[in-house]
Amino acid sequence: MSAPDATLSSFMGYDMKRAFNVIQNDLNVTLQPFGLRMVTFSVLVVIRDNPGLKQTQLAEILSIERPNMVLVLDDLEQMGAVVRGRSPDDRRAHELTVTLKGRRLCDRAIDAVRRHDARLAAGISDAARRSLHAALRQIQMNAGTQDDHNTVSGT
Amino acid sequence: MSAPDATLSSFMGYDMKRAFNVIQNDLNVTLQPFGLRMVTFSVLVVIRDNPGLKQTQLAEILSIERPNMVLVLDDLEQMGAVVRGRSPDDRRAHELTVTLKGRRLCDRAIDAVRRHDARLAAGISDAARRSLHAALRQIQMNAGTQDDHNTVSGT
DNA sequence: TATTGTTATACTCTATAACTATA
DNA sequence: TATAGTTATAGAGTATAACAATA
Repeated sequence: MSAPDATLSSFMGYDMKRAFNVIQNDLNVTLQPFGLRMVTFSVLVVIRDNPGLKQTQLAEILSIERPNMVLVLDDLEQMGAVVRGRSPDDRRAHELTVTLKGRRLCDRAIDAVRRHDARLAAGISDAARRSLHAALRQIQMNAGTQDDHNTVSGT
Repeated sequence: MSAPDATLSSFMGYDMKRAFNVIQNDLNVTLQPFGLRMVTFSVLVVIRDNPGLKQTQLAEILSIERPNMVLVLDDLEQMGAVVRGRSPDDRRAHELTVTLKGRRLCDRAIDAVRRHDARLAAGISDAARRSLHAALRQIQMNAGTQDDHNTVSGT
């Protein structure tokens, strides 16, 4: 007697989607008290770690489209966590930095996410956790290996 | 010198999201020639493996809301892969089955997805693959362990 | 009264084209 | 002309309320 989704369970994408949905829902609950979502959290952390970053660079790092990044930054700027400063070299560009408030928020949110990660990874050995991390990285590296007609273009 | 997203990379959710995006985009390209998306593929497979299933049961199995399942089934029925039959016991319910055409489509799509999986899992040992599978399952089981104030409410 | 499938709807995420101001 | 940030918009995916037919 097998589960009704036994065939699907043999595919990486299926279990990955289900696991990610779990993580995402759970993480959003964790971040809600901070007024953050997964995206705003990620953006906040990257700006804190790379002060002076331009919006285009930030979008590139996180694989977010520029127009969508604008809204995320509006959000973070409105809550006083991030500042869009003018660049001295290029008056088109913004140099992004976190405020003191933003830094504190970032620190507290990171602590919460660490605890969240530990809870969801309960029962997984350290070795298995490293293996998971390595596997997820490898999958990202294997992307774009598709034969041909994939490179979009051929609508 | 560390990557600009080094801090984020230490969180499961981040690498999981990036890996899943890769799989999803790639998989949709793989399924496009069959006229299938990830959802329609999953639904097709589960119906084939569980003939006579009702829509509500199917929705439950795949964690899809009933109203959304209706549209997925419209799609599969329109392409002649699935039939909504009348149930003899309950005239409200539909008994779902795949047509011959649907079965052939399912077989070919599964082969394609198997090859797709193998390509994305290239460079990951069998042991690591089993470990990945187990870890993803464990994460799903650990969900809903959140303390309290999470149940929304406390705006 | 409860349940099955359905409709309508809304909200989030994501993706693209086109504008503006600078370069 | 090209680029940075922006605006508007369109398309998925997902979630909820309410209805008709049936139980």
